[in-house]
Amino acid sequence: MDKLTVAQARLESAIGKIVLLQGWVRTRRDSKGGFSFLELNDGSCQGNVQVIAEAALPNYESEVKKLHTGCSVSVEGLVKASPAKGQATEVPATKITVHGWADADAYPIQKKGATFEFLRTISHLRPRTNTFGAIARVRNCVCKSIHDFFQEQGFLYVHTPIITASDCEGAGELFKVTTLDLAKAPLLPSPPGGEGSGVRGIDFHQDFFAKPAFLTVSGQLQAEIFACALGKVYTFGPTFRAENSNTPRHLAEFWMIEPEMAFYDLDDNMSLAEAFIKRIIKDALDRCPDDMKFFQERIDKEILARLDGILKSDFLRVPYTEAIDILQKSGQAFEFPVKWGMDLQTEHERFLTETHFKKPTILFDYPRAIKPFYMRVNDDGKTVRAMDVLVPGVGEIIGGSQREERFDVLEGNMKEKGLNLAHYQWYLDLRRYGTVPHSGFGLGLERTLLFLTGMANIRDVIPFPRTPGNAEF
RNA sequence: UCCCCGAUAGCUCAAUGGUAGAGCGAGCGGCUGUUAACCGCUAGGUUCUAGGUUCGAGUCCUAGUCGGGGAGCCA
Repeated sequence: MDKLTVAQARLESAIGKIVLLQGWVRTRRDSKGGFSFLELNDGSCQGNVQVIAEAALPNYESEVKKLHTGCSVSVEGLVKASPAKGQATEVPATKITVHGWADADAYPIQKKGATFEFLRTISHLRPRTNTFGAIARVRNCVCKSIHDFFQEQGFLYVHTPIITASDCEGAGELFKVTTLDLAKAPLLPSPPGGEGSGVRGIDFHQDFFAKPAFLTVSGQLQAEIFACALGKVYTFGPTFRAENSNTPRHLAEFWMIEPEMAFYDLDDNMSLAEAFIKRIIKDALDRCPDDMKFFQERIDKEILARLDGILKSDFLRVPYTEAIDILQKSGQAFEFPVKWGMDLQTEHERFLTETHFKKPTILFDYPRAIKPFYMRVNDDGKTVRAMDVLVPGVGEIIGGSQREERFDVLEGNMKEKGLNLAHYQWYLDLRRYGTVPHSGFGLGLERTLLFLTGMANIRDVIPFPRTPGNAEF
């Protein structure tokens, strides 16, 4: 007897085998003939195996007829071709063992219509639904695809720290990491001048790391250290933002991929980003065809056409200045008027990629004033070698840049932005000793999944979403 | 954080200020291979919480909690 997954048992090649199947009952249908059909799922694929439970089974009346959604069972039987439509194989059971009941009155998941909002309140049970099973499998596929893509090209996977003492680049609010008892936090001595002359801050010298520490908002600066030693590297790990954002596109804890490459200029960076996105799409379509078909049929009727369109098109590369020109001449009534020097709003980005160009678009050479200190300054002195990759349906999916490799220019940028140079000497050392032109970008895993699956809310493409006011499960 | 909307049976939703309902799910019965099976019957409610207006509140008012959409921030 072979122990098969549901995915294996659904294949015609399984016909003739005596098998053991184990999983959860999705539905039971009683036939007019006095026997029952069980739909069995074990998470190995989107589809179920149809199990035939004859009345002759010793526990037919006592147990089988009481099975319903959520019960766990083992089934033994001979796989045969199914005479009816809907499945290639089916398994007439010779034995059915019930492992766990699921009280139908209390079990919250049923055959029909639950909203994603409701399922979010039962995150411990929602992986048992079609949609969340499909998301889990596609998410897994994307993660493998990311590693495959970089490993095949000789990138090194680098683990950058999750706890960091550098409030790098001011990329959003940080979560503080401390072992201090906040109710009894040690205070700094009163400043000179006596009582009331100043604020008595918390004395972080007495904290675990002897200084304020945070959860990382980006592994980029540390990735640069390794790129400037080993060539091509990437990070892939959790990232934290303490921003009070309540939107379908933001999480307090999410996963980010950040490649960083020595001797790559911005054009190389763009080419890599384009190939990377296409590879993820292609792998998802090739390796998860049933799940992708499910998203097409049940979640977003245009998802396959949109992904196919992205695979077939060359990404446009448009300078920021030209994009501003296009927006100003578009005749569109934007809520935020367009003028050179401003950061583009969501409405502008979506107009460009969805209405005007109708294809993935990479905008580059943004105004220096609205971008971080580490981006390479162009010869015009007004713009930097930044890039944003915009895709129809989602908007910005990648942000990246060529990094400033010239010591003097970088130091000047840091002073201009008011950074404390003492905290960044190690970063400046990368330019002080053997500096190289280099580039990189960041891609949010969950945003990628949104655009891949057509799901509308980022809280539904991560197993356990963390958002303001919610850290359940 | 700001603006708008919502909360009624296990789930999805109805209900002019006047007796709280339906579909699905569940239980029981029926039906000779079903595919979100089908047919009949039954059970199932602190209408989010706390106040208020009213003869009377699911419905109107105030505050709060939770959720959704949009904006900002960003990935």
